[in-house]
Amino acid sequence: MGRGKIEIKRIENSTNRQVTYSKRRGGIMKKAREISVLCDAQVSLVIFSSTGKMSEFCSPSTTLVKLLDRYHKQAGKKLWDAKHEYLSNEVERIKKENDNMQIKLRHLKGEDINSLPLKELMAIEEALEEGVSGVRARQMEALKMHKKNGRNLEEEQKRLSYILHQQELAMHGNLRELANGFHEREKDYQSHIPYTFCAQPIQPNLHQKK
Amino acid sequence: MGRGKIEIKRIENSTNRQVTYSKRRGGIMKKAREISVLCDAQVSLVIFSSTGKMSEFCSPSTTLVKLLDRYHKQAGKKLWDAKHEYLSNEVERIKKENDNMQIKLRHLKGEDINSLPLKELMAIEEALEEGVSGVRARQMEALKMHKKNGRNLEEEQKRLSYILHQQELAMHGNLRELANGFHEREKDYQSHIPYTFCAQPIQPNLHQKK
DNA sequence: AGCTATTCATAAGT
DNA sequence: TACTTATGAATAGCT
Repeated sequence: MGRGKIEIKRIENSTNRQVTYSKRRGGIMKKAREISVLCDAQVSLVIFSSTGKMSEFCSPSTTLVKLLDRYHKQAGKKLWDAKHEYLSNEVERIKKENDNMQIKLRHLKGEDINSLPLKELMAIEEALEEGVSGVRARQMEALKMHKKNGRNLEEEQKRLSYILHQQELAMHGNLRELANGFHEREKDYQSHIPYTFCAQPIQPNLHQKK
Repeated sequence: MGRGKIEIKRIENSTNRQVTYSKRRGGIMKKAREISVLCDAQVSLVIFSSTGKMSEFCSPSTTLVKLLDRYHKQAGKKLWDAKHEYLSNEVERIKKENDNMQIKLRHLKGEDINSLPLKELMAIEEALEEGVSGVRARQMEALKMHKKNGRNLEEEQKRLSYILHQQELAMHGNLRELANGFHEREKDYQSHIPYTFCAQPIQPNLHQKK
């Protein structure tokens, strides 16, 4: 149904897949609703898209829990227990993974290594050496960056204090002129002030925000 | 789609309802399979007919349990009892622990450290240093032990070759004595052989096994 | 269950 | 993303 027949296999183009998913999800949801109404059936439909978004339909006469309870009884498959077992196994599995990592961490910290064969000790040493060199390299980089920032800051401060100084000079100049009664050409004073008089925002594009 | 449009409401004629159910059930199951394949989606579809017969579809890539687990997380609805919740939380907790360790391990290996502040880098470096010194100390110990064992082995070999030598001498003595017809005090020969003649097992307590 | 006229769903195009 | 349309699919009513 559509401008051409399509093979039922994964749609590789992700845009097309997404579009088709949207359409068909709508379609199947409608079908689910229709069969539940027409035939007085209890329907549960849960879909996860490949992007992880969930959609569900459940007959209005029931709930997913009730329906699954019924499933539980009827299918003989013990969802609860299976779920339970699955989780238990999962806990077990992850705990083991955890322990292994714990051990590795200890080894890297030089703990619990008394019973290790020389070969493994050497492997650990090598890993540590690599780690040290990596971390040192990064430290140097960070230090360099820090120094550079420090220099920038210093320069900025120098610049600011220069501006301040100039402003003070200008201010005194103004005052003197004011005291001397030179009021009439007030406007032009600004234009005589060198460019650096005009305080620049430290972050020049701050005012552009919004 | 059919010989006429139908209103979406319960089909009162039970035969018709049954027939429509059969047809539509097939249709929706097919749709479920198709969307799961075409769009790489995970689908669970459970239907109970009005007569109580159950049908289900579940994407081949998953199981109802897994899918419901995901539903549980995503929908926030509690489908399970306290035990399950406890186990789920446990899994979650341990996974987090796992991740943290994973990160620590990476850091110790000098990976993923670009965004770390200098302070942490230094802490990691210190840990690595300690690890290296611990591992090296252990290596020295192992090496010493190994050398000592080597020395022991050397001594054992010397001892064994000495015994062999003595035995050969004794043998030759025996032969000579045999050739000379000294058979009558056979038993006493053993007692004349020095202690070291009696070959000792290299592992002295091997014979105690079982 | 099988058939077919019809309606529906939707793939591709816009 | 939403709308349009030609086309294949689903299916209601009949046998």
